[in-house]
Amino acid sequence: MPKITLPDGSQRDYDKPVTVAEIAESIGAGLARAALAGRVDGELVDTSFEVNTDAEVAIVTARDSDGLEVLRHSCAHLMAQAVQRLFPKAQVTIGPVVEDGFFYDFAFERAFTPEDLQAIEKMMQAIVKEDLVVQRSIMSRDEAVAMFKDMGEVYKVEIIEGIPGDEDLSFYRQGEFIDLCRGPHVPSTGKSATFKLTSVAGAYWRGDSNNEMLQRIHGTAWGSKKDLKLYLQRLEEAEKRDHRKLGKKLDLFHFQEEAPGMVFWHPKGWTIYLVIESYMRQVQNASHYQEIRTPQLVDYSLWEKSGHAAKFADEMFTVESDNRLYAIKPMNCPCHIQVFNQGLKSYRDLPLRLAEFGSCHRYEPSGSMHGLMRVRSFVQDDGHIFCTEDQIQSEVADFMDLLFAVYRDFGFDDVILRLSTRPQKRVGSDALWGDAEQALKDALNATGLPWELVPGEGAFYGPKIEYSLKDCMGRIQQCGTIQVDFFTPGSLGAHYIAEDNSKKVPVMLHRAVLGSFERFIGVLIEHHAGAMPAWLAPEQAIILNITDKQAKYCTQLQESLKNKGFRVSADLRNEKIGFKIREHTLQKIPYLLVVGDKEVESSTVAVRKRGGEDLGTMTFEDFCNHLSHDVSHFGRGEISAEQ
RNA sequence: GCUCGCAUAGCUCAGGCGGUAGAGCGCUUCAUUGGUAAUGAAGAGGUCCCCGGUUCAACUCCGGGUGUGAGCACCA
Repeated sequence: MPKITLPDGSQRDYDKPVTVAEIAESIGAGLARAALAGRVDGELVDTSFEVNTDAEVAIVTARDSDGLEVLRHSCAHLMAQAVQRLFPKAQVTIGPVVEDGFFYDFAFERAFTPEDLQAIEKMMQAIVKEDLVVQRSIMSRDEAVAMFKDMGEVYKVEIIEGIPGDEDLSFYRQGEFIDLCRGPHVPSTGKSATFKLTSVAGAYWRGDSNNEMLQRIHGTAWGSKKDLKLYLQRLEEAEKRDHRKLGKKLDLFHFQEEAPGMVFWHPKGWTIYLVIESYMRQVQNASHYQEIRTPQLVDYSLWEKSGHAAKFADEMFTVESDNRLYAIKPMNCPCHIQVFNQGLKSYRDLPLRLAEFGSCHRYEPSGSMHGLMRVRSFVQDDGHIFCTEDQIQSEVADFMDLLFAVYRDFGFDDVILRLSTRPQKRVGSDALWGDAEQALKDALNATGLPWELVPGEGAFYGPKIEYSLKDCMGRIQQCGTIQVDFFTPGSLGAHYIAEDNSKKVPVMLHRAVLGSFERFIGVLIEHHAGAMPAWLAPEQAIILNITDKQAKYCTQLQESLKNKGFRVSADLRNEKIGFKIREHTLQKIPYLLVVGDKEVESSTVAVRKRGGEDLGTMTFEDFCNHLSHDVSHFGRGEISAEQ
């Protein structure tokens, strides 16, 4: 007779096997109603699951993340059922849970329209009202194949045929709809009430671009109306922060048809860029990098030698001149090796760290471009460290220290670490790969931070670590990287004389902290909602006069502040002060300096922060100190609540 | 690159079952010199993305292209 232990430690005895639903019922009617699934000895199960031995049981509701996941998965089934009721010819494929929601891929003769989505949503509501019982059943593989063949569901047949052996498969039925699924699912369709279909778009069958394209309908589902509303608000907020919109509104940059995927930086956007560049230059100098500059156009033969042409020929821009073919460089490393190759190098020269703010062009697929985040022309804070195998670990460790310090200065405390290891197609011995992977693992472990292993995703020449930032919306943006390369230096003839007088090929570490300036600035804009911290703001302060009478004082003040190295403008237009305040607040300028007769008389300024906070009047000196103090703190620990 | 949308004034967007277009903001001019998120009035401003086709007539319909958005695929 089962003795059930509940999460709070209390125990209940039952005189016969009980289902999860019955356990919930015995605790309370409210819980029984809310029960979506159960967790029995750690395993997620349906509420119909029968417990016949002593077990730890938790009732899963929409309040916990497990419950939400079950709810979303069931919502995907609900949507598939609705689609098949409305469009019997539509075939079902897969329908997993994703962050905040779910999707289901269908094969259908025509595209679903937004009107179709509305109809589907309505049908889903109807099925919720019907409150169909969701029943689990087991079928053999052959039975299942026969059933789906009979239904004309060729994709399901393909899925099942791909499942090895003769293991039994579980199915979930609700009314006339049945789907292959591991489960668990909600006990009845009446449990999934709060959802919204959000979009329809193409998606390749099995994620392979050689396959036919299916139609993916995305939806979001929540445990309560309130949560759904919060989610939709979050989407709105993300849209407001979209760097493409803010870039236009704040006059930072633009794109135009004649140069797809290439940025026209405006004065304000370029100011941000330059501030970041000079900051990085200073950081790199302090970390013993030597900055260099290499050509944009390099004979194609170099890219053939380096191995890039073989792999990326389609993604390289080329230029023909004087019967020679050049590639516009897609990366900087081959050029850096040319610099390394000048003069004979000794082991005493290693590690040699070369850095370049290298401008690169890549022909990115048209569909992948996205504002500043993915462009065809970009600049990397690129660097290559030439070293011995023994030096890999300490160089990687030093780099990580530098990277974390930089990220902190930019206000990013949440960094996600991923190690990508040997891919199937690779160069170099397994022993070499083993050592390199171990060196990276050791460096990761030394941080004490959690990291993720991504097997098989390394570059063909070596393993890599990628560093992603989590912005204030929780979105993950890959920026930094360090990659171990055993191959390229040798292929381009790099060597040094070792202690034993032998000729050896150096290991090269490719590394970048920000990645591309373009992308990084895009991330910053969205993270700060355009309200850049003072050290990055293109205009740090603006002086506003009340009437013409103070114009001269304002101009003098502006000059004095400029001479101190601040980025300050003045708005002396014949407008009311309220109008000016509004306009420059919307332009997200950190400090608004109001000057009227009172300020002129007392040689002061009235300081207002962009958030609306009044700092009162202060002297020129006091304001300089205040701004200097703000600037010197970079963006550390900043939470950009200001709009 | 693939699927489906979208492209109208500097910006944000209306609009017409085919008869060359409109708002708000911005811009210019005039009045106003006003103390912390929008002063008032007048005016200027458009090859309705590009190239073809249908038509008496195309910004509107059809075909192609380019750019762009969402998603997929890709990302040295």
